[in-house]
Amino acid sequence: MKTVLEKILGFGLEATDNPAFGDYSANIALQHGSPKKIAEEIAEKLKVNKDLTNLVDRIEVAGPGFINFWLKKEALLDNLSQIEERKEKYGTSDAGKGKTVIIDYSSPNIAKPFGIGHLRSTIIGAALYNLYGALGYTVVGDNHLGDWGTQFGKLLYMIKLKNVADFDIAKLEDLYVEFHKLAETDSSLEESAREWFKKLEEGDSEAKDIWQKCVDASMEEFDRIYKLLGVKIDFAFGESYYESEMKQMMQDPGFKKHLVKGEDGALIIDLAKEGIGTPLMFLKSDGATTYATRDLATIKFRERKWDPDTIIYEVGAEQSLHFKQLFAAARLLGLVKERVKLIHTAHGLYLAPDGKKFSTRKGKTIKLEEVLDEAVKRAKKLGNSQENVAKEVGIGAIKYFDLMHSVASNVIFEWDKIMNMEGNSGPYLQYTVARTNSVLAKAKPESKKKEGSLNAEEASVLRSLVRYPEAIESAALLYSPNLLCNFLHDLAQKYNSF
RNA sequence: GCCCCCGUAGCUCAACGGAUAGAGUAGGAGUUUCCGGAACUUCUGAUAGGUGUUCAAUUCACCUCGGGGGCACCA
Repeated sequence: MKTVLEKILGFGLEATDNPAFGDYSANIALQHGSPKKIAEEIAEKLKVNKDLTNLVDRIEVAGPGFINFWLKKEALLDNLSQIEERKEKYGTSDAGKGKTVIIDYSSPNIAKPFGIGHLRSTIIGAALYNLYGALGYTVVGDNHLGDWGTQFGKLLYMIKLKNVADFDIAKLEDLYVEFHKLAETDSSLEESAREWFKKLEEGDSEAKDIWQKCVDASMEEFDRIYKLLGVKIDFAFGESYYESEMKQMMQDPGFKKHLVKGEDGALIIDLAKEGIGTPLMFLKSDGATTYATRDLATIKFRERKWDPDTIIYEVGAEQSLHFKQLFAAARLLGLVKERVKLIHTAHGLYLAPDGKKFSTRKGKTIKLEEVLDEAVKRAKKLGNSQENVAKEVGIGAIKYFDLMHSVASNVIFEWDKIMNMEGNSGPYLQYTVARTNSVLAKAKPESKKKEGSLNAEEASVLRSLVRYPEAIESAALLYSPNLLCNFLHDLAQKYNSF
């Protein structure tokens, strides 16, 4: 509706948040001297525009010079008919037709349990995936698994040290934690871990075998979690996938010339000219790759395979510097076309109730599966005796809690907050949907309202519905699913009031 | 020390540079025989401090204070 009006008007509108100011409002007159007068002139001209008066029944100048528009009752009812026709397609569009967006999300680390820390990336990433899909973009979801790196050196070292033959993910976590405990008193361990990772990169068959077992054990757990969360990700090219890509890169002379020898013989990419003081570590002094090497190779691969317009990294804010370096290096090396937008969403973290970061190294991670189980248990306690209903409600509460926060802000993890089933929550929305469906099931078709006037509550719901497509669009384009949550909560309130 | 993010009601969170800063929760007062009371109505209550830019600042810039994250061989 907004875009239709804007097209007729030839200038931009904004949705009002106060019904006293109509449905849409224009502020163009405010940018000029004597705005009130100009607004009046514009309004007078608009009042005789037939295209406009078909949709709008009131145009008023208010305040310092806003031009406010009230939609016609017919336009609201018309929109309602459209919703009935298009059903779940309502709100979708082809605005992004022909454009490709890659979303890099979830990306848990192999050999570490799926922690609370991966919830935001998984949930927000999946939401962005759906949002961009709704706008007609070609969307590629890629789970950039942390399945490569020195962490495996650490595990390999421990597995060999303790001669462990069988392991599941819990055992791997124990070994990881134990490694760091030992490393506190013996600094040579870090060195040993790096050696083991080097071996892995060089294709040592024993190292590779153990690595594969770690991957298999972890994937089993991850799949279980994704199933619980109702999240599917198109691809899972983990970091290990980019081995050959990295080797190719290293042989490219155009690429090589940007590499500089750093301290102790490491190869770095100097980004000082790009305004970033910390250089990007490309190869460690022992010649092993780093996270950054693999991410650069990943960009190259994605560019070639999908030719994207945007790559969204749904990764936490603690990696802001890394992505700043990565994006700058990718531009410097010409790995992507000029037009490609590289976005790091930099979501806030789940913090412990004391306001501090959860630390994986000290083994303080909260396992996501425990959180989900607890959520289902609490939902059951509230009277959802059926297992599947309890899952919908409990896990829905967690997902909604995550999505409703603005992406940038930190989230304090407190059971009482996360599992609040009342007010602005997932269950509240679910309840409203159930109630609506129940009403619809009982409503007789012939009682459908065609003529007559709308009361305030009816108009309020209809006005809100008009804005649904706008809510989807802004949530996607601003990488902020919470805007859609805001909208849905507002709509649910209006509906319940009605 | 340097860089980034955050600071809004008692608490948890919203608000493309726009008008009277919205919700939830907690607390007070209510909801007629009907539709799903996990609901609804109503009252109380907030932009950390300062200086700028602007017709207009919670929003932008700079400074101070407070919290979080990060700063080349972890990812």
